[in-house]
Amino acid sequence: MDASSQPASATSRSSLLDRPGFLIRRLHQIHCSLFLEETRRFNITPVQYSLLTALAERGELDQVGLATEIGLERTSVAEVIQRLEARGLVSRRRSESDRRVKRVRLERKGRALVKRVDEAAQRAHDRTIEALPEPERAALLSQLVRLVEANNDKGQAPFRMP
Amino acid sequence: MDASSQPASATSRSSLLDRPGFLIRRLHQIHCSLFLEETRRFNITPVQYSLLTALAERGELDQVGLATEIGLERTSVAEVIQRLEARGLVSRRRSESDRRVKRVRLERKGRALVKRVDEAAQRAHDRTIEALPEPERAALLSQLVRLVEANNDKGQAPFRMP
DNA sequence: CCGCATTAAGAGGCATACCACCTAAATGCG
DNA sequence: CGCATTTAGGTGGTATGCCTCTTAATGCGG
Repeated sequence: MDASSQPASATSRSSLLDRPGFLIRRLHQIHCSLFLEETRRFNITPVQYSLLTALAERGELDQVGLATEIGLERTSVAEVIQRLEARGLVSRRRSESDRRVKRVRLERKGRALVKRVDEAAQRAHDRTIEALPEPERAALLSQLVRLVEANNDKGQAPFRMP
Repeated sequence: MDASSQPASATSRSSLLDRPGFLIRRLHQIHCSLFLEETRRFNITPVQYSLLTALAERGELDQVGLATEIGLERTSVAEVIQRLEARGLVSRRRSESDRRVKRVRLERKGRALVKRVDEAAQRAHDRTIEALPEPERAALLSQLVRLVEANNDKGQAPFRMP
């Protein structure tokens, strides 16, 4: 109770740096910036890369499956796919067995792009946490995994844990 | 060096859960979801709340000052302010001393809203990290602060540390 | 076999968030 | 003092990211 000299009614924390949500938003921002810096020449975003690598690993998927895979809302995935399709990186076609679903497929051009981007993307991920000494990096990642898993049903697009 | 059994060329990580950027994006998503859930009745977003609390603590600020304060791009701040102004929560007026700047001021209605939102926002922040046992929460926060501080110049809008 | 709940996708809308480019105003330096 | 540079703000464009409503197809129960 005496941790803060504020009266009990003044619940607002004194500094934004004490708010987990604020720190997470800033770190997300920073990572995106590093990612775009590293991969600028490929003209790709973090989400687009996540989506392409998901397809590279899992093969053809429908849009709902993709959304589940990368933890993104269904309609957001659809928009990203449109852009990737326009660039010829992926293609969509109606499923034969269920004419509601569209199966998304990684095209050769997309597969080649993923290969070329991999190293730069890795650098971006590494740089995001490189300010921490080695032992703490693993601790941080496991804490993040724990928080994500615990609230997996919260975000609108529950992410299916492997 | 033997921390990973992957060959050096296979830079793509097997799971999205090994990528810091992916985990951060998901956690950001989760926090936003929790925040909106807790504050739904006030019709406010995390960024809007950050902006209002910054004004509540620091008094009148111009748009660039606000951007610096909450670590957001200048034009993004301008858009948020427009919406807050339309709701009568803040007001803008030209500075007398420097006719380029517009000073943003928290209106009574905005100040009242912040007070009413505080508790719910606090709950959202707490819930974001509540899956971690107590000692690890502080560790996580200090690691996040460290990463944000180390890359403060990276995000497009450098955040001035207090 | 028919109606109805479920499910995949799309369309439209709102709110971040960034960038590049533009204008106006202030500032600073020769 | 005059002009170049800097700085604040605005505009338009792109990309997430979510929601709601709609449409179409499936499938299940009566």
